[in-house]
Amino acid sequence: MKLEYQNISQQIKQKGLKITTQRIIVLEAIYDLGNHPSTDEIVKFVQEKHPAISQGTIYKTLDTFVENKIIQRVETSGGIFRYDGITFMHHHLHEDGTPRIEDYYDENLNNMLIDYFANKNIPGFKVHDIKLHIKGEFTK
Amino acid sequence: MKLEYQNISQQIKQKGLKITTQRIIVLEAIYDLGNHPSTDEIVKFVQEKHPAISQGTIYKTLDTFVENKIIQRVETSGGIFRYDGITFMHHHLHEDGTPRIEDYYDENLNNMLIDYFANKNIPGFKVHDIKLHIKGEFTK
DNA sequence: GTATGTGCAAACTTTTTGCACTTCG
DNA sequence: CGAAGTGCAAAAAGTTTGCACATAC
Repeated sequence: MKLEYQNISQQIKQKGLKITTQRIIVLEAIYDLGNHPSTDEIVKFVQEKHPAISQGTIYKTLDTFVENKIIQRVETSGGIFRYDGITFMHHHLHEDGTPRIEDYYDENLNNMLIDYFANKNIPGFKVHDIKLHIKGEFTK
Repeated sequence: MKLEYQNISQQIKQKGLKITTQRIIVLEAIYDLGNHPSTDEIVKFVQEKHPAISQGTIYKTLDTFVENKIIQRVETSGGIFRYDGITFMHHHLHEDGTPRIEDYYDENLNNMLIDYFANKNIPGFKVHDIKLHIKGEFTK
């Protein structure tokens, strides 16, 4: 699945944030890196081409993007931050004992879950989003 | 839902690990603390009653327990380790923007998911376990 | 012009490590 | 007794912060 992200500045502008070179480059990096990059991977990728962009700025930029829901933090058991530029409903395959995470898209599954929770009320909780963490091992 | 954990030593022994006072106390702490404690919470809880047990030992003990599947690390977006003593199939309610995580037990949901993935093959991936991360907000 | 964002470097938090000593089985 | 586990303290890894300067709008 290919991500459409024509207008990076648009995404930033829509949230009422100022459009800066640093923000464009960081957001682009996340889309380019794809596979749920860690902060460290993003910093290295950005600084390879733009060594003047400081690590502090990248950290702050990532926080800002998460707060404004331009990207999401990936939920891992690893104790470090990883990011995901895809904000529509999808799931994650997590390999046991390794940091590998792949996206899993499944419309039927989504519909099944949406149906199920449309009828099922969880007392004391209002559902915003559902993500499956499917754990196992990659065979290739 | 109440957890049955009569025999803590048994759990440790069954994995071929040596039974030490420290291990018993750490595992007991996780069960007592319940709600997906962080490493820090475990360290504080343990050291309140047993100040001689060092933080390094607690970290190593937690690693050992995770490796031996006596406990699991909780997948969070928080960048710190949190633990779960419940190893049978269950799901988590994650509150947006807070560290609150509650367990969610649902037999029908489990069966639905097991059925679905029994028939659905994910190419290149062998499923071991499935956990829903249900994100939203607590209304109480 | 002013609110917002950036760069730098130091501080802080959390986790890992190495090694001598101790304990379980 | 020997392999496995513990305590201590230092180091490493990852993240946050404060403040002077720069920039978007």
